[in-house]
Amino acid sequence: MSEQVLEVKLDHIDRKILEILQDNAKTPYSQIASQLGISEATVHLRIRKLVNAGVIKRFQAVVDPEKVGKKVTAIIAVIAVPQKYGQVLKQLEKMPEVYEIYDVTGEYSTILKVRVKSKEDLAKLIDEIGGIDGVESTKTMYVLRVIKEDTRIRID
Amino acid sequence: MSEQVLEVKLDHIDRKILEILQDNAKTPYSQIASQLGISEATVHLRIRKLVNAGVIKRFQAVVDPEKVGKKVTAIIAVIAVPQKYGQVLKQLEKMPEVYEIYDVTGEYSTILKVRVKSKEDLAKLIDEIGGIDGVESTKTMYVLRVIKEDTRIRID
DNA sequence: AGTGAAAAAATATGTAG
DNA sequence: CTACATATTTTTTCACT
Repeated sequence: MSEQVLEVKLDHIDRKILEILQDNAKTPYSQIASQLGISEATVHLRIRKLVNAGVIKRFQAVVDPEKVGKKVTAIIAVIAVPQKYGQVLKQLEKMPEVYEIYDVTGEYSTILKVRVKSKEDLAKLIDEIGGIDGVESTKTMYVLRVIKEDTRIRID
Repeated sequence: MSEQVLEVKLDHIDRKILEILQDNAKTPYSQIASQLGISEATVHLRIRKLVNAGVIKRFQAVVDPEKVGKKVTAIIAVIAVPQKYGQVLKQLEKMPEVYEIYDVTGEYSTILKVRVKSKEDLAKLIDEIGGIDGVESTKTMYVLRVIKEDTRIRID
């Protein structure tokens, strides 16, 4: 039932392909091929293998949150009652405004990243989270500036 | 010099296209067209407009960090000396292991998301960050489990 | 595995309504 | 914005090494 992380052997070619496709998923195979000194067919085969192995989870258009009205980002640290932690996570997972949920060590139970339209919506969301049965306290860190936010995994 | 967030007017069609392309950037225009009841040429024009307006920042292969050896994720809360905060951010921004940097309200100056190969590399990274001139303290929250991590922005 | 060439599909362009 | 036709490019397959 749980996600198995199979060890995937990646050679230099695979790694380079991953770098290129993370920067631009629409790079023509012909260009990748000539850049790496292999044939287009091999590029095609390698990419299919990477997708099938789950190394590439999907191809995605990366959207600017601000441009679509998500003006507010916040990090919320949550402390939950240990006995109800599982159900708290289940509730949080269902909330569309909650994009990331990490179970972490330290004084907090979990760290969330949330995105909403406005400060008013953030206030409502914080109330909602605080109201979940099993949530003991929340600490909100409002994001004033995004200094860096890169979803591309470094391959090395 | 600063990033201008131009207000972009998006209608129902644009929003639907964004949803589809965030799920699968390789969806054929023909499929998008028939699904939305518009022509392929229009799909093409709309997507080009969205890219030019910066709503779509890029097309990216989404890679599973674990599958490429990034087994460890951590959230690090940093407190910096106010007078040196700018230069601290500049140093952090240069570090390849630091994927996200948020300037936040509250007791911490900034919140980081970092990814490394191993616990040993995390320890080294924490030392490195703690050693930056202007960093007063760091608090590391080791990620035990990723409950949710979605980079797709909800369009509504 | 990898290749080159052919076939199929998708994207991009242009004209006109 | 759409429809349609066409050109161009890209992806995919296949027989062979």
